[in-house]
Amino acid sequence: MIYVTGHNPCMVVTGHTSASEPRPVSIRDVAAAAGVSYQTVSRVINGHPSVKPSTRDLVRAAIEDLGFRPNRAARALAGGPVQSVTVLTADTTRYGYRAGLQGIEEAARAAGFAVGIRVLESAEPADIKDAVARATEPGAALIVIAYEKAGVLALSALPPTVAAAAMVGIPEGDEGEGKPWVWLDDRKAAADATRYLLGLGHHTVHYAAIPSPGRVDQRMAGWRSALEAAGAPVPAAVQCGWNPRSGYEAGLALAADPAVTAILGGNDDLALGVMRAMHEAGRAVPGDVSIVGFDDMPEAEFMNPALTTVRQDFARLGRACFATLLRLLDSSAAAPAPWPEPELIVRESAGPARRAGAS
Amino acid sequence: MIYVTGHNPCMVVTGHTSASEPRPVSIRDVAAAAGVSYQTVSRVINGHPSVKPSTRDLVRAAIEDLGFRPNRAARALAGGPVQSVTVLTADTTRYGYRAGLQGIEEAARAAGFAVGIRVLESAEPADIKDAVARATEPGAALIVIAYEKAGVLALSALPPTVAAAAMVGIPEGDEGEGKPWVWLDDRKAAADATRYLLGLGHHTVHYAAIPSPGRVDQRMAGWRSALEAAGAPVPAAVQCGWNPRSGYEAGLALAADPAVTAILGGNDDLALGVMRAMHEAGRAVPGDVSIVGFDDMPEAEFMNPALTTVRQDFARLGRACFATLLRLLDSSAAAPAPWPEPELIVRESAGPARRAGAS
DNA sequence: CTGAAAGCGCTTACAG
DNA sequence: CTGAAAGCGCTTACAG
Repeated sequence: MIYVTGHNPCMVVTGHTSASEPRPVSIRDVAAAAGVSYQTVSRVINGHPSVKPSTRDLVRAAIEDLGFRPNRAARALAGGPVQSVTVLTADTTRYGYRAGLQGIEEAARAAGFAVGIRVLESAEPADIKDAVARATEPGAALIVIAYEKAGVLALSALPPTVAAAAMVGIPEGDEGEGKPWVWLDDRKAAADATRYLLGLGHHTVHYAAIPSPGRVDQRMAGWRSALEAAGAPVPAAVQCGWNPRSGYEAGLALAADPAVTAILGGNDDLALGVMRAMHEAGRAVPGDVSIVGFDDMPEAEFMNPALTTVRQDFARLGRACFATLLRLLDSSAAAPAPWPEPELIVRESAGPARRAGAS
Repeated sequence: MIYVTGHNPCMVVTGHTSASEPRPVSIRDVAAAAGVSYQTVSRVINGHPSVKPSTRDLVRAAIEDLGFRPNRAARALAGGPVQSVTVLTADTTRYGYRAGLQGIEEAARAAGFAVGIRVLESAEPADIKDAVARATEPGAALIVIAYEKAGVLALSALPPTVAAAAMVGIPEGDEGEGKPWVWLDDRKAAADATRYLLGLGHHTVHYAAIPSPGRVDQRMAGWRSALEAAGAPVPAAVQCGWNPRSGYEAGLALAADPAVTAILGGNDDLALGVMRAMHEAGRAVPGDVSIVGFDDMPEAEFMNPALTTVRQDFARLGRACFATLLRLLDSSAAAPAPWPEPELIVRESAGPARRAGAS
């Protein structure tokens, strides 16, 4: 049963078909209207070179006239260009993921691609295998967001025949060399943030970590290397989840230690939770403890105190990722723009260390 | 050119096909393996009743064995069940939208549906028409998120032949009667929040409004009706956008008026911006002015002060929306669970009105 | 209950 | 440069 929407002020009408026609206009209708064979119509649709300009124009006019749109299913089945990406991701709502998805969608839409989504429900091999199988439609391309275990596994489980690009963490060594992967320099970002905090006079910096089973957390790596380079002690990182609550819990633990004066959050939500915990524990931010976040989500600037953080432009990265995919499918496509660089955004949540006698 | 991913620890191997086979297994392969005609395979795939149980089992075993998955394109072309929804929406990142999308995706995945996304780039008739045309694939169903002008226009521009459900604002009168639409009771939610503030002793409540061109803002309607019912003055609503910055700007204006002691934000981001503005203007929250948000995004609980807000469960609504769609396609499908009710979550950002001589 | 036929709307060689 | 042919993998009547 098909539902018919009620009153229809903006009803789409092509204006030329005889209103009662139930099926959409096909390549044959266009051919008839233009007075050519339907194969010729196919040629002009696909930009085949050997078509006389005059007949090409004729066909285009008919296409325009009839409001013809090629049937994607038929096209896919016949092995034509499909122009569709499906993004394989473990999440669609967390900041980095949703912003990346937004960028991918924008770029895909601009290129005339349809976009599909498939979320990875777990990192179990069977689930990964199933998700990959379902996402892999014959002519369609894939983008995988490989920011945690499930995504990483999905990326490596891809059949070798599918065109696929990926948003990944910084590859180790030259692993990313020549691969259609894009990434943000999380290591530099974390190091910048850590150095900034150290420069404020803090003895060391603590780190509230985002999850990273099965891969190395480059944010953690950057934090550690900056600490080591400065000869500062390297405290144990506090493992958290992705959301403010886990930051809050980590913050409660950190607040109990009077030696803690500076904390780097693995993302802005974690930083928010940590700030909240400090507040409840009666530790002033940034008076007693300085906090820096990661990503610069739209809320960061309006938190109280306003969150100092390091901006990572996931939307732009998503666009670059799609451009990379397009390049794979069509080597004449424009090269992806340079990937975004991290940028430290100084606001209120971090300040000079107290000149203390202790520690 | 197709890119081949490097080392492949988790390579998906069905284990039965002769490794070098380039094309996926088809209905014919299954038929050959099971010793039946391919039409019979089609019948068991589609759960056709007239198949001898023993041959059904034979075919199923072969399907399992070969790791067969029907080609969606072929299926669509032949007019079979497509099992795909594409969601038409003006946004994928704002809280209500992304949470709704998440719910839709979860339910769709559970039902074996593929999900597509198409974002509406503007409310221009030409763009709406184009987006609807591109989103309307022959056998595929649609869900439109009609929370602002573009979505509302898209919903009314749908061709009558497509199966479509929608997440909408509260319909006027009986317009929503019998339609495959789901909605949250924004009016009640806003009235509850307003009444709560009034109950705290505030003389009246101001409202920072989300955009609503071309439709009535039910949050505003609920706010106004609660004010009127209580005999409180109804101040002009302050028009905002969707993000914290616009709430901040509205907040700056509101902060300049000493008579303002209570504000309802059209969403949590707006409330966050308003709180920030109050803070900068030296007006304590909730000491000088009380603020209540809308939606209860995950960050709300950890803001400073923690945001009192009215929770709207968009993810659950998204699931209900998909269930509604499924019902449309298959009347034997389970009825959608009851829609979520708004729930006032009292935290710290609203408090008793100051016992003042003025006003 | 199960085969053989026809066709979904397209594309890609193959002839002219 | 442009037709006519064959086929993509499936489904739905039509015969048996």
